[in-house]
This record gives sequence, C-alpha cells and structure tokens, in this order.
Amino acid sequence: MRPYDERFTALLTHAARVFAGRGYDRTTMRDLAAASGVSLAGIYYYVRGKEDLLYHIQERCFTQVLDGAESALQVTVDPEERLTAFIRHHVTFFAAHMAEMKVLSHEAQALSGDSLRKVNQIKRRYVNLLERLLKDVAPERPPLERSAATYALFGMMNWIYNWYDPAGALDSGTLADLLTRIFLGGFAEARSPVTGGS
Amino acid sequence: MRPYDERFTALLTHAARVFAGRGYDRTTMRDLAAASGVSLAGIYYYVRGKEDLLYHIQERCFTQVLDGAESALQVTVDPEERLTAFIRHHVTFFAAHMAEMKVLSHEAQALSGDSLRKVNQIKRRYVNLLERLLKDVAPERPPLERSAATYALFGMMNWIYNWYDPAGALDSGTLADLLTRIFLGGFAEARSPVTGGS
DNA sequence: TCTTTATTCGAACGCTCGTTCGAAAAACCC
DNA sequence: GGGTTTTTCGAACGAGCGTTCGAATAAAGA
Repeated sequence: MRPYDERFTALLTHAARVFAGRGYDRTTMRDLAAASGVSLAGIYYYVRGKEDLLYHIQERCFTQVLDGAESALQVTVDPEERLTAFIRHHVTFFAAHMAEMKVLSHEAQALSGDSLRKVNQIKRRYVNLLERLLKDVAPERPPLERSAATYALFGMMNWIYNWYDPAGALDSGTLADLLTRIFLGGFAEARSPVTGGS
Repeated sequence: MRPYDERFTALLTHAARVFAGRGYDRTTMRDLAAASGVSLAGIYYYVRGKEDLLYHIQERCFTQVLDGAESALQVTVDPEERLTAFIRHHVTFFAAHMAEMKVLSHEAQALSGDSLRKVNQIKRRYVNLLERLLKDVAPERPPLERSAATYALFGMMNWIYNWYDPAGALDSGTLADLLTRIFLGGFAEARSPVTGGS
C-alpha cells in the first residue's frame, strides 16, 4: 500500500473513532486534527471536507460488510444456515469495527446529495440481501411481515452500539449465537445452553 | 391547564418534531422559532436554552412511557402476558409519539451534567423493569444472556424510528404482535398469521 | 384609568465552526 | 545539487450559531 493510502486510511480510522465517541455533528475538524496528528489544514489535502470524510468512512465500511456477507453466504445453500451465517458475520464484524459501524448506523442522516445516494444504494442492496434470506427461511410469510421482520432483526443487531462492550465478558461469537437463537427460535423457547443449538 | 403551560407544551411538541426531522445538532434555535411560531428570543422565556429544551422533551416522554408501562403491567401476573403487555405498550406508544421517542432514542448523547443524570436515572429504571420481566419468563437463563436479550429486544423495538411509518399499511398493534411473536417464539416458528396467535 | 406584572421580540454580541490561501518543508527524480 | 512535485501547516476569513438585552406590548389588578 502506498504511503499516501496508508495515511488516508489512518485518517479515516481516527476520524471514525472520534465520530463514534462525540457524534458527527459535535466533533470539530480541530478535534480530528488533534486525534490524527495532522494539522487542521492538512486534513484538506486528503479530503474535500468534513462531510466527505464521513462519506468515505461509511462507503468503505458498508462495502466491506456487504462483500463480507456475500462471501460468508457462499458456504451453504440451506436457508437457515445462510441466515445464521449472515447474522454471525454482521455481529462479529460489528464488534470488530465498532467505531465505523456506529458511525454507519447512527449518522445516516448527516450525508446529502450524491454521497447520500451512493451510501443508500449499498444499504438497499444489504437490506435486500437479508430480506431474501428471510424469504427463503419462511416463504409463506406475507411481504409486509417479512419486511418488518427484516428491520426487527437489523434493530436487534445494530442496537449493540448502544450497549455492547467488545472487551467485556460477552464475546461477539456468543452474542451472535444468542441473537440468532432469539430470532430463529425465540427467547422463551431457546433455553438450551449458548454453544450448540438443538 | 394554564395558558402558560399549554404554550410550553406546544413548544416542546414542535421542537420534538424538528429535532426528530433534522437531528438535534443540526437544528438551530431559529428553526425552532419558525416551527413553533414564536420569535427567537421568545423561546428563552420558556426555556433556559437549547439543551434545556431537549432535556424537557426527553424527561417528559421517558416519564410518560415508564408510567404507562408500569400501569400496563398491572392487568396480569402471568410472566409471558406481562412481557407481552410491556412490548405492546412500548411499541404502540412509540408509534403514537414518534418524534419524542426518536429524540429519546437517537439523541441520548446530547445531554450533559444533571440533565443527563436525571434522564439516565429514568432509563435505568425502565431497562431494569424489562430485565426483571425477562427473568420471570426464563428464570434459568444466566444474567449475561438475560441482559443481552433485554438489549436485543429494546433494539428490535427502538429501531423502528428508522423505518416504521405510523401512517402506512402496518398498524402499530399488528407490529407489536409481530415483534412479540418473534421475540417469544422466534421468526421461523411463528408462522401463524398475524392476527390471532397459535 | 393608572400601576404592575407577564409575555414577546428586534437587534446585536461574542464565539466557534468549516474552509481557504499562500508559503514552507519534505520527498523524489535527473 | 538543482528542479520539480508532493505534502504539511500557520494564519486568517466569513458565516452561522446560541444567547442576551432592553424596550415594546399585552394582560391583570386596583
């Protein structure tokens, strides 16, 4: 990787961390300069402005998570196994890239114009991917319910930026298993131990 | 209700709508003045400042939803029925007060000092309430899982401000039923039609 | 009607923000 | 080492922000 690209990536990483901590609107370009070790003006050599910074963070992260999900689905054709693989990938990726994923989930309103359109395009592909998985798991469900269930599952998974601590006692694989069992089997029914389903 | 209180409440309502639409940080006091029909300076007769406005919105809404939940639980002692009642109340209240609840869910970071402390106090009571309900439904589950399941359920419910349209084809009661069935019975198992459980 | 209190508002202040500019410094190439 | 390009940065600008102030208006009480 060329040194320019490395510094650009480092800038995005630092910025994502600050955005996740303070929130996009409350962080100033001076905050980002201090956190990334570059001068205030120096940031503008790599990026058009603050919103462009947010765009690159979101675009990179969303592309990564979409590509990762698609390749995670290659391992099986069984509908339930594919859904399980999707959830596991999403949750573990989320836990491994908390800052970027929080920025992606929480700062969806901040972009505008072409940037917003491009990110929304990826989002639609990602949502459609999960919705098709649910259709394969329960083909008889009406579309309205399936759509609501899709968002319910995304809510379960994306909400973790509000409470989950990747360094805590609950590792992301166990969390993924738990969420999968809740969504597929239900909380009350899924009384088997965490590792190893029925 | 005294005219002063009525105008104060109207101010909060208008402000909540604008906060929900544009986001707290991106809305200016001038936006709020225009939306509520008061002059810019006039707002400060009712409120200490922008953050105080957010605090009152959150405090009122959170107190309402907590009180409502507690009284909704009075109707039964059966654990599963109580959980069902909680979910139904939360979801229908959310749908009926979208603006305030979105501000509550999405702008949790914007407060500071005593305001933040007071709101977090209510939040803790509300979260504890649901966690105790889950304990009664599945007493044998380890605390770590029960806690994660609590947040998973809140995620399912609170995420709706990202997609749900109260004026759309899916009414809030049906949505509450669907989320309840997913959480209690699981998506794959809950294949019965929406109206009327198994 | 006069006095007092409650309510509203135009105008302005001070500050912080994102951004820009031109020059300095570093890296690269022959 | 001279010349060119890439990269960095101090300093400043202009706009927009939350807030304040004092006066004007409306309401209430005597």
